[in-house]
Amino acid sequence: MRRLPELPEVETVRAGLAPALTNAVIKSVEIFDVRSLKRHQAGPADFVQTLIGARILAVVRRGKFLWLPLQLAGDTNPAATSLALVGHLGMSGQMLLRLPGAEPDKCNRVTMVVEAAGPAQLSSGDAFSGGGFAAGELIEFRFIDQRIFGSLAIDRLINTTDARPGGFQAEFAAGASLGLGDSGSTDASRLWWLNRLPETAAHISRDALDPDFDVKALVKRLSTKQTGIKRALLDQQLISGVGNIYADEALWATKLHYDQTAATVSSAKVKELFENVVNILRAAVAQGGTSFDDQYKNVNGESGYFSVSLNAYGQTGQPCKRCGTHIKREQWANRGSHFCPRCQKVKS
DNA sequence: CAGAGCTCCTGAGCGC
DNA sequence: TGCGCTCAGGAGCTCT
Repeated sequence: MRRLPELPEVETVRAGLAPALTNAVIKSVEIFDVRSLKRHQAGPADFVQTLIGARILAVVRRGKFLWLPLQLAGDTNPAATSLALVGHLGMSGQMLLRLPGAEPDKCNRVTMVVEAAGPAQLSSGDAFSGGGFAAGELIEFRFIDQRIFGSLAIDRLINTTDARPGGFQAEFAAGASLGLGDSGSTDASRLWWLNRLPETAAHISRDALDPDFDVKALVKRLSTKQTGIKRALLDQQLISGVGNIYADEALWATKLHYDQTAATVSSAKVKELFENVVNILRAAVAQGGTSFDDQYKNVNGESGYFSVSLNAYGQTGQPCKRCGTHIKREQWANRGSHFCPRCQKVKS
């Protein structure tokens, strides 16, 4: 089954891109469909012009948003410029790495050719190997998107309100605690982007796997929400990274009906729901990491996921793994909701 | 302001 | 074989 990109899929993409793209320099950009740049306000020409010659400093993620902090061509103070290439996969987006001359991909909307930094240009503090690419080797980064719900855009990075990392970047996830936050050090100035995030993603909550996620705040906010618990779970401003698939899975695991009013769910139950979200996302991320071999040169966001078993989503008519009742699918908010009619009932 | 609903989009899959 | 219909939903926007 083809998986829609939720947090684990986006994390798989991030982990695959990071070794190859970190410190790589953008050599050329080709736009095949301008609709994929709809979030870039300044237009396609500006998009291309800004990116040419820029160095990609990292590959960072919060929820389903990915961004690449940039050092523009000739810019000696990227901390002041503070721009990033922001990507969202929407419903059907993919980010693939190809060698130049590779077969064309269907629905290829944007291609960037980058020059790999290779291991030699990375400082000793970096965990990257260069992604298997030699310094100077050219790589094609392809943005594929059938339904064009996803997008690429250049956006300003702004400071996080809590001075904590703006998103997840494996190698620097514990950067601050490693002393990299020291303001005079070379590393600190290199990591100017660490505690920033794109303006267009600043309104979304930290994601469920973020160590700085505030569970107490979630419990408090849900306690007054008059909307269904699933709608709340999909609200990226309350908790980010969860989409329709993992929402159904987490609700099944917690025995909650999708339309149960959020405010009527007890604090204990909300905490249980959050723990289930975390466990399900972690398991999916782990599965995505199993096919690591292919990821350097074939980042496709689908690797490994076929092996993750689902208990609710897409299981219409199948027996519930707890009680044997047939899983039901109901039309809900322009989507489908899968649940066990016996285990998951609305409680008043 | 909060919450519900609408809209963007197109290939795959299916029925006739 | 070929045509036309239906389905999938993330997130931002627009209503009420």
